[in-house]
Amino acid sequence: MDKKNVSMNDVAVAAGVSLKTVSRVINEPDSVRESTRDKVHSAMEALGFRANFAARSLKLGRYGCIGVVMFHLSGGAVDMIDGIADAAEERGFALTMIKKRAGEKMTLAEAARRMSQLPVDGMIFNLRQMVDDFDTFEAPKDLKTVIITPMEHPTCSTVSDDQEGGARMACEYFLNRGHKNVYFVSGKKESLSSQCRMKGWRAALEARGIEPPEPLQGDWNADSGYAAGLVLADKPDCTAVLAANDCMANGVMVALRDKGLSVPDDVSVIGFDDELYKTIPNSILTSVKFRHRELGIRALNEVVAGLEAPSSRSRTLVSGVLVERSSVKDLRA
Amino acid sequence: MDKKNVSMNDVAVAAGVSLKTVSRVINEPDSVRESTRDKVHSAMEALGFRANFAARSLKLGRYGCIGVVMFHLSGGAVDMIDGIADAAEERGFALTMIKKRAGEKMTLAEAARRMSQLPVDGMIFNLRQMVDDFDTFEAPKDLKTVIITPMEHPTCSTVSDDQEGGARMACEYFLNRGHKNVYFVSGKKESLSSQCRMKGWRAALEARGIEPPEPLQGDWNADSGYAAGLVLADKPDCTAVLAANDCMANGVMVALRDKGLSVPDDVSVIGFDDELYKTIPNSILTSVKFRHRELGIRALNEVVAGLEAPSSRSRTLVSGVLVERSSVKDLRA
DNA sequence: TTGCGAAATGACAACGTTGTCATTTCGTTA
DNA sequence: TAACGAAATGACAACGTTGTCATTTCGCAA
Repeated sequence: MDKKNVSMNDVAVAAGVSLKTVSRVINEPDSVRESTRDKVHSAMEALGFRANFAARSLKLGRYGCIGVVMFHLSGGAVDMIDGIADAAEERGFALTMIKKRAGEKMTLAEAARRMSQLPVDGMIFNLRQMVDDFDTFEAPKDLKTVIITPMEHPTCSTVSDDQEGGARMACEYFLNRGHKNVYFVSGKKESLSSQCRMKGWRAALEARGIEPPEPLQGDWNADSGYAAGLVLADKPDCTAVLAANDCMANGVMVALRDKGLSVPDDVSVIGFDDELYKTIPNSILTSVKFRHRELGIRALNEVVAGLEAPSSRSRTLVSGVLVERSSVKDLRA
Repeated sequence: MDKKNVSMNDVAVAAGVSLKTVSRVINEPDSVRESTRDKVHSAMEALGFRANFAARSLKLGRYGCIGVVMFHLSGGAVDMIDGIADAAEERGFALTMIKKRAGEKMTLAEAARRMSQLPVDGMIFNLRQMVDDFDTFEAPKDLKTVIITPMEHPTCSTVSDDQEGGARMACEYFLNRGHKNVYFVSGKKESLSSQCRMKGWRAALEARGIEPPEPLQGDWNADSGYAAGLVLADKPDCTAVLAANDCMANGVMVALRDKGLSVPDDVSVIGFDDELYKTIPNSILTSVKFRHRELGIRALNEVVAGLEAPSSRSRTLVSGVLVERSSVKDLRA
């Protein structure tokens, strides 16, 4: 029946003006007489006109979209996406998203190749695990690329939580309160977050001349923390435990109590992510919280700032915050 | 220095063939002689050619992108996005995403207006709370629109978890095991999930001629569940509690135990979302789990299926699953 | 009323692809 | 070798915008 798509030309004819005038009504309304503008608006309304994105971007040479590649989509990612999306809105960009498929092994080059076929002016890679071509990857020269990852990249801008710093902060918090050593419960081996948190823990201890004990391997879930806690309960020198997330920290605490020990009187515990209070009433767990939302905002801003100079390179670290509750005992007191 | 963008024409000249041949190499390689194809490929490589999305979609009249509007971006959304994204990949679509900004009040009409300026062939609205224009909204006639929401919509296709059914299932699970009544702890008032779960709970009780007791108001977090638990501990007729999520269910359980009651011996509890095991070691909580990932997949498939007939309308319910642990006592035994 | 500069409007090309249809080249058969 | 049909390739228009530059209209002063 109707023509499939209403074009500016159709509107122009209906309003009795030229094509260009319709264009002006949309892009620089002040340059059009009010009476003309009204005619055009009525015509647009009547015909149900919607500007054609493809034609517009073809002419303008840009899309107003930022690509986001999720190599890994997990719980913490929500706040980050939220930050990215909000910052994008604010700056007038939309997001174009693709995801690594389950099982598939995606390289940075592959991600860049796919993204560059899509409507994007720049892109953000959210990388939570190592990929094969990390060091050799070169971003397209005309497409600003920001990688969210704790590792430094030779050519691309990167943005990351300061996970290492957060872990150091937690350790120093223990040490400054008279603890002589800190045990560590890690997350999944392949997780970069877990690796960085472990690195920070090691560094903090070594900086004080303390030999780090063997870390206990966990898998992020409470049961693995519980298992670790059972082991730790038998170590007489264990007064402080840093767990790579809150769930495992809770597992540790429950195990310690099941073994007749008190938190924090016998053993102090710190976790990461500050989310235990959502699930445990009256939670006492002190925790290092990262500002994922802020991270997303920074990443997006970095892309937008680099649109004109895609080859620029920067490194942004977003610091963590220690949310203090009562799971750490001050031994000096 | 270089021309900003390398076009198919540049490639054609470099390869000594016509523009159209380059086009064919990309879109129907089999129709091009191998020797020619190689020349073209080399030229593309040498010049760093990347097809222009805008021009291509302008000509084709479609984008290969599905729009996703997140009215609310919360924890459970991750799995859903994951499902949407995976299904999109599989069918050769990318996602274009926008988000309601914090504080902003977005209507369906507003969301549709913004989406229709973007490169999308169809769209998905993820709606977790009521919006003002829900009943009056009409989707653009040429843009298939699917709304993820438990409410029926007069003109758009909808997809939803069967939250009401899940709640009914949990109640019947109690009742079939000899419980004479079920108390309910709700989530935030404005949440549609909470409303539906409450509705299912009511319906299940009324179907058996049981007068539903006054529901207890929670806010999704454990502390509100704890408060509810303290109240429930004093009700002698309370043997079964359905909490609108696992966190509150845990709060309830802790409160009951603090009051000297045992779960499940004195009081049985069921939650929603089956995520407590991540945070609590040896979790015993029976829980209704929704398949968010499946939900996302269905939503995307529904959009794609409707691309040719945007005005078609369907309603999809994805059933929940009761994950059985040991927090419910069989009173008949 | 006329003339003038500024404001408003219009004609046309261009962005980089793909579809249509015409033309050239190829491999086969007579 | 000529003739033929099929395969390969090419010329050109078109998609719906915006930029450039030309033209028309307007408001105001002389």
